[in-house]
Amino acid sequence: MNLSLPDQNMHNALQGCPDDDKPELMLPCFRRNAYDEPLASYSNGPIISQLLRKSLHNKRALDESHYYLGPSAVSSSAVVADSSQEDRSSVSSKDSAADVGSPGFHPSTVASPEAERPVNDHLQAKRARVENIIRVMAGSPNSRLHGEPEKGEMDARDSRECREAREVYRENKRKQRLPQHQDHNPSDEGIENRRLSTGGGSGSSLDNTKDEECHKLKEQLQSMQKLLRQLQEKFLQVYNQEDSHRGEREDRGGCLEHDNLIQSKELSYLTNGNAFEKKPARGSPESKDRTKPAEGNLLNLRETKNLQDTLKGELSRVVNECVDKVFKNVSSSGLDLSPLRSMCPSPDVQTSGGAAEIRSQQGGCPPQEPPHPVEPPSHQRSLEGHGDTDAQSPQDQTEALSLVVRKPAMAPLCSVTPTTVKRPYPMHQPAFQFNYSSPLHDTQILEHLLKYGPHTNFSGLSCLPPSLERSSPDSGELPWDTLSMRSKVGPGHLGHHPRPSSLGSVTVDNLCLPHVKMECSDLQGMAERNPYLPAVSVALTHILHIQEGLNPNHLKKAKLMFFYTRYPSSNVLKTYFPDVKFNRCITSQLIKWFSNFREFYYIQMEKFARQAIVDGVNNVDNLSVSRDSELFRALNMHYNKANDFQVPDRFLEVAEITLHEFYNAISTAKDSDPSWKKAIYKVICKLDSDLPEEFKTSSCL
DNA sequence: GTTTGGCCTG
DNA sequence: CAGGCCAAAC
Repeated sequence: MNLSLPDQNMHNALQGCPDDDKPELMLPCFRRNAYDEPLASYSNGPIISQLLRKSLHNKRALDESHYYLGPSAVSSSAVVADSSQEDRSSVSSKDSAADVGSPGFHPSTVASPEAERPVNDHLQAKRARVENIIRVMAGSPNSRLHGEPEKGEMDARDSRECREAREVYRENKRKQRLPQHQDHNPSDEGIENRRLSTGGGSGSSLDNTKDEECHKLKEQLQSMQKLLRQLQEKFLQVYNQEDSHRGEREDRGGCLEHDNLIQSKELSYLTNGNAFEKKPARGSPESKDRTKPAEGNLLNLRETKNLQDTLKGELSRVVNECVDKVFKNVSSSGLDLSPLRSMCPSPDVQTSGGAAEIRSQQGGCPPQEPPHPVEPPSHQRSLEGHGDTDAQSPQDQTEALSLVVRKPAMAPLCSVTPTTVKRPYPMHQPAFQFNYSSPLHDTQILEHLLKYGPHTNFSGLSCLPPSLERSSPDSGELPWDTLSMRSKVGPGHLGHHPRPSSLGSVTVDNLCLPHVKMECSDLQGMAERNPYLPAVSVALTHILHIQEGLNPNHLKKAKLMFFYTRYPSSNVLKTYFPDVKFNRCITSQLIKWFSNFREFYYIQMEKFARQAIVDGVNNVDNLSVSRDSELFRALNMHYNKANDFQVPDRFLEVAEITLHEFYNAISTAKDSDPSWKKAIYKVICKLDSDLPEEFKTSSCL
């Protein structure tokens, strides 16, 4: 059963994820339907688990609420998506857009196709959505936030509500006559059962801290609610003001519809409102009463945007703060984070909030995906929306691809560096500066993930030019999925690595880009320690622009590093290439690079030593290496072609020593020994010097 | 068994 | 620069 139907995006995040065949790489919630999620572990997990789980639960409930909205309250495209994709377990989301006008589209499942929808319906829909926002924001007496049930009670309640919601959902689905072919997936359930059995709590030893934590969390949540209420009031205020302006910009409503839907979801999720509150079905007296078709209720576009931005910013800030605090508490108290696995937010959260995040992160600084020199047929299939499950699955491509990833010409490495490495986030987002000089800690990353990660709204972090923001003026001219995709992949990235619009409506699924591999040492280690983290690391890969492949910039950097170290250990390499997602292959490649560097280096040394002997140099002291030396020029040309790097004097010394070693060996006929170089290597490998710190923080010196 | 370095080849 | 191969070191 696919209960995330209102969210076509996330569904396809699952279906279209290239890592589909690697479930362990995905957030657990990506793989399972919401209601099959194990709930038993709830009672035993730490407070943070309960808190976030509640969010998940409420969000999940919110998803349900969309069914109650009826077509009038959900954007038509979303409805189309609901009805169209439900029938296909692995069909591209592009179909959702195409279905609107396609012969195969079933009009009975929706009120009417977008193109034929009367203007009045349009206005009704918009009004209903705004109503929905307010309604959800208003919360409900049943909201969990209003009372913290006992833990034991919570289990039963969760299960009960879960079942009830499922029943209501099914009933409602029948009412809407929506096709329902995926409401139960035994295999998924099997996965769930297994997860259930392993997702048990670990907080028995933490009971003493729970009450305290619980109290703190309650306070934080209450303050959050308070802030949200204030926001709600603001919203209502503006809404009432703008109600008189309604109907003016109906022709621009397409984008707003989506935005409102997204916003509605975000707000609803954040407010933990009465997600299960039944919305009047389209055509019901209540909804008719509320919708005045003739006048419509579109908000002024600009002010809507302002309001939208304000709300999003405020909400993001509040939630971020709260989560940050919570996480700090959890981190400082040493609580086990593993139960996070059982509370990963609903996919919708990632779709709504994550959309902006990924767009923001990737917009101005496109990540570097390794190009696929040979586009396999499976990729074509993926373009059809079946997901990149074959050739792009991480472990399938470890060695087949070109190991040096060329970046798109429009994103020269050096110009990208400030945003990709030195400044993973735009200037106006200083909150998280990735400190490459120090080892990453799980909590550090998790905290960031929770703070700015895929579940929060990154709208404020965008490095996109304003014209590409979600609320860009031209957004209304584009289908939502197109806009979403374009923003998501960035202005230049789209051309470089075109993605079908079928996947464009997907947001977080792009976290499952083919180059994401779980062999990464650090992140994988984290993932092993924390079952929740595989997906986190996937997200992190993108957020931090960690790339799996090595690009020419890395090569350049490695060459410059060679001036300092001829025999770097793999650990050193990992330390000094923090933006590289290391796996065995990458490590080997880097080591191979240095091996090649050495090869060239020693070849030059031998060559010049022999030349010196031929030239009649009879004393090694007459052999020196200076910056004017031909030997140095040759080396510099090889390792520092652009000559934009000041080669350290130490390298000249080492080069001279090496030259002397070769000269001595050759002049003493040691070169007759097949392994005569080994002695020289032994000497040279001890002459490595420490790398400057700058190498840690920049991939483009 | 894996990692690493070196050599050879393309 | 990468791949293959081999050997030494861990």
